[in-house]
Amino acid sequence: MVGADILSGLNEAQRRAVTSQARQVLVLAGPGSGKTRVLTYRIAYLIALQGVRPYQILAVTFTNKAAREMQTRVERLLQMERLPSEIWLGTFHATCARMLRREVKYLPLDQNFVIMDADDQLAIVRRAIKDLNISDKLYRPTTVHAAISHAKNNLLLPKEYPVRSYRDEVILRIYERYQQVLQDSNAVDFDDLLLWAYRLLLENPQVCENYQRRFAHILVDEFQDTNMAQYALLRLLNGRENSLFVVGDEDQSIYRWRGADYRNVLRFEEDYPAREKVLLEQNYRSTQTVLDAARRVIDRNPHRTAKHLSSARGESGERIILYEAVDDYAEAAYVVDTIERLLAAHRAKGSDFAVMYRTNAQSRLLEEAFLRAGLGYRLVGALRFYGRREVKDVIAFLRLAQNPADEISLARVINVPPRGIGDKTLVALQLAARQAGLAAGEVLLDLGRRGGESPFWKAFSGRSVIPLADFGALLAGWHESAAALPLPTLFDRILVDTVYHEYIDDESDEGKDRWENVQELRKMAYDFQERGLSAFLENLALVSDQDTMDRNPEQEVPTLLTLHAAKGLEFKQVFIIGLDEGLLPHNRSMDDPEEMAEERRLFYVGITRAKDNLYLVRASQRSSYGSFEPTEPSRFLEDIPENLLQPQGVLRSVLRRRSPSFFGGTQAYPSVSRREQAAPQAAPVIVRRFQPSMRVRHPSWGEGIVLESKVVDGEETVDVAFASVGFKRLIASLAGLEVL
DNA sequence: AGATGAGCGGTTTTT
DNA sequence: CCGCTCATCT
Repeated sequence: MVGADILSGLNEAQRRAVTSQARQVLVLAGPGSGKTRVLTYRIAYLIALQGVRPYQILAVTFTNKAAREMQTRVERLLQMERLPSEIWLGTFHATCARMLRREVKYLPLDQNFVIMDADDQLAIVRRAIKDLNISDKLYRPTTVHAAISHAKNNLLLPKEYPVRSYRDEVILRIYERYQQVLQDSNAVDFDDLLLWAYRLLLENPQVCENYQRRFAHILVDEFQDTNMAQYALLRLLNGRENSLFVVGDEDQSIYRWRGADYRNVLRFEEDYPAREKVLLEQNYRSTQTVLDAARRVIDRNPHRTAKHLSSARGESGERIILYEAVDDYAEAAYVVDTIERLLAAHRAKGSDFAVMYRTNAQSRLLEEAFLRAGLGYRLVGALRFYGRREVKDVIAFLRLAQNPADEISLARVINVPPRGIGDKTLVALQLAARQAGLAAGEVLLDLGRRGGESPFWKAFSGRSVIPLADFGALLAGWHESAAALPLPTLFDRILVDTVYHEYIDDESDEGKDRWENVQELRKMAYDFQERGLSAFLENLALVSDQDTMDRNPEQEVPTLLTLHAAKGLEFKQVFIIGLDEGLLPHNRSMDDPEEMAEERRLFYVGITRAKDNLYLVRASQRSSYGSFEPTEPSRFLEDIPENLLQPQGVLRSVLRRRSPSFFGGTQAYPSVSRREQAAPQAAPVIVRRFQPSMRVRHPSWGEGIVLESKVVDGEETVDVAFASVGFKRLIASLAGLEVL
């Protein structure tokens, strides 16, 4: 039996949070302070010790991964095989979808409505822009979509959309058309899930009250990432009797550009003055050195509750290594060299390492360096399974089977594989449909079922109606069997009917790969055969690539990922590269203090991922758009005190701003860790490999001639004249020079 | 329908 | 500079 000892695994602050009886609880949890622990223990505590029924609990997260993790951890705590499904534990979006399906009678939607993902949303914007005869050069679909999404996140329906310029007026018209396309397609987009749920509760007080009464306890993860819609929804759900328990960290809010507003934390405090506030400052992840550096960086941000993270590990740990490479090639080489060296010395294993960067483009040079070294790696966020054409095609077929009104899916696959339905025919179909007040898919169904008997038959010129009727017949067959056939059977039938295998698999490696992706999707469909087509589609819409990626077996290799993707993860050895002005902080954030503050938080998130060692790396020149440009060290580096840093390599520009004693590196600071003394990073005796007039080859600059070689700061430094780029000064150990 | 070249944009991307 | 999208041609 699970007893009161459930609380013994918590520190004092955690226990105070978990057992709080306050109506509103705000837990500000520093990185590595047991945020998930508090949430899971709270749920377990409520169920096991407070007699709360799972039915009365709503717990929301931002990612499926977080939801899954919370679920399994609660199950383990309660020693349950499986948490009862009456508990609502899921992402904001999945929770809203669940609510909307239950209450669909209050909404202008059919029970089988579909959820449009980001790609679909863009396709709808394109379609709306086209329908309205607006220039997509002046009104870029991505920009317009961002405006619409932003409006929805702020709960603004078209009729409330603020128009302050002609441009706004045009965007409003696109927004209106966009919503019309969604409604005609019996669909909602991601943002609508929140927006509709909010309107549902706002406009139907009795529905709202039902949920308020039901959910005695509402728990929210990553509260700093909520947007206006989510916050408003939570406020509605928190009625007179029930409790709202939110956990977050303003300092880790890095999704402002997606509508997240960390000021919801401040708002929460204002809206609920009686809230209990708990700070979690005991850190179980990093060394004190890492935490001190992180704190110095983040303390410069305003509007936050300052936290004093202290390490529970009882050791200050090793210094943070600061390295300045001559250029971005050398930067990548340094990272790979260092990893190789630590692996060779058995001081770490592959999966201990993570290399983090601001932009995805930075992964390219890293990948090349890993490849050159013959070292495996795992790239996060690159492989977009659901972004693959073949996967999207098959999903579109399935969506049509479920909901033939889905205009976007229809437009996507009506001519896939090519069946002679061109643009003209499609426009004619859409026109005929609009005149009849039907969806294009419904006209197709009729053509398919009744053939020449259909009133639509004569609406098409010549033989163009034949492929339409043929496809309509297929669609009718799928639609009728969508509910009856087992999902895998339907899946296979669609593939057979469309001759899809032959279409995508041309026997090339790529073709085989594409077919494998379809097979992978089929496997997932198989897993869903109990729950059926609509559950499968819902899952596909609400599950991201990030989630599927974790299905792959963990390999013992370093991970390459953006700082955004790193949130929530931890690694023993962390490299953060590209610490240059313009990259981190990014150029685009320079003229807005709020954006700059977010860049700082991004760096903070990166730093606090490190358990044991942190390496901060920059390049003094960087190849951008072809030519090399000199760079300035990131302003964030200035905030890290020297006594936490261990300079390595040359560090020209970083050090120029610091005291002269810093040039001494190791010697200037006697309190270097044991490990550092035992294994000096630079070879003690420098043997020069190069001599003047030697012919050499650089991995990117090609052939050159050595002009001079000398030892500078314990590194062999070579001057080389390259045929391609002229004179360069290189660090021999990093440049990857090959003697010819 | 598929190939080819011009032209443009190049931050992050939980659902 | 490179890679992608889109328009235009065949």
